Amino acid sequence: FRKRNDMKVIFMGTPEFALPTLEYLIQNEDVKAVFTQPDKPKGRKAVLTAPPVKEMALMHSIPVYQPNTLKDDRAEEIIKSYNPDLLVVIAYGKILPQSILEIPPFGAINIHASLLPKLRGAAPIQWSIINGDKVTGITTMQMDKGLDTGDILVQDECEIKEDETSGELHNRLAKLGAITLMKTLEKIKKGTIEKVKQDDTKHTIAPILSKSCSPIDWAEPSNKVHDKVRGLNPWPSACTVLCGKNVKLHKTAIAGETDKKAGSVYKDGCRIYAACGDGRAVEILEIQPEGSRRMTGAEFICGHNID
RNA sequence: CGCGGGAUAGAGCAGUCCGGUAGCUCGUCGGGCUCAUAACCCGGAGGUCGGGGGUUCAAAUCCCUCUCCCGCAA
Repeated sequence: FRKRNDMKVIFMGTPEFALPTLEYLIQNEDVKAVFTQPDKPKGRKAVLTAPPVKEMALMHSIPVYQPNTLKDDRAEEIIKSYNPDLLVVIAYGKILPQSILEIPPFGAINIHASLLPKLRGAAPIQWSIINGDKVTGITTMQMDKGLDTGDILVQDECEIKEDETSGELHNRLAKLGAITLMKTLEKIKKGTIEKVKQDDTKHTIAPILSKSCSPIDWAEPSNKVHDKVRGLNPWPSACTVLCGKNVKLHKTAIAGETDKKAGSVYKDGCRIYAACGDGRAVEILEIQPEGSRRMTGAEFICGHNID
């Protein structure tokens, strides 16, 4: 009972972020095959785990391919064998060679979680928050061989909430991604799509995050500290040293002015604060000491001598 | 066999090295004080010290083992 204007799509994606989009495509287009990263060891036990996209594809009996590289003839042959109209790529984690981009008549469309040309790269959601942006969004683009440099097809804006974490924004943008793709496909089918070149002079980058991004610099102003804490939540988490232990800071709030030295930690009643570089403090709402569970600031105070 | 930290009252922790009455802060309950406070004072309840085995006159503590939690690394 396929609709007449279904497109034959090959989907490429890996993490949870790609799921709403994949789900949309499965329900509305003809997803012939899915490419995703190979299974990888996860967790302390290093259990081999399938990427979320693979799980969803298998549930719908869609063929799954997990090549280590796309830069050989095999991947190209597989893709050609499905004779696709379009490639849809979202958070796949591999570079697509030009030869593959050229296979489908409609080329490859990428869904990127920023308002390009801002925040090209692997971690646009986190960096939008770390940078203190008020607005971000989803961009669909016609992929070219550069990294997030293709022509812009459709953009949807998304407001970043005051205390929103990367995890929360991630979930909202994942859903928006499906909607923006939907708009894009409608326009392509109607032939009304417009391709807009990116203004390269305005581009910024959002490099992949790692644990080395975690330590907090208390000389920074309180709003930058707060943005960093929520931007690095849930991963890799902001961290600092407190009571001789490494601690992760999961949640903070910008508090009032203080005359304490930047970096000093003090309590007031059952609340705990850390002074920042601009003479203001952040309240520590959620903290996790090394080797221990996540807890509220009030809980942390109970067993630790602050002051 | 990747490395490491941890499990003690409702919560967060100390005590373990060196075996000998179960502690601290917070909460809770009762009372007091105050115009007032996430304040202060007095008093009480609440724990088979993660499970099992062993050593010992005696184990939270030493030995063996199991389960679960967390950090790092991938």
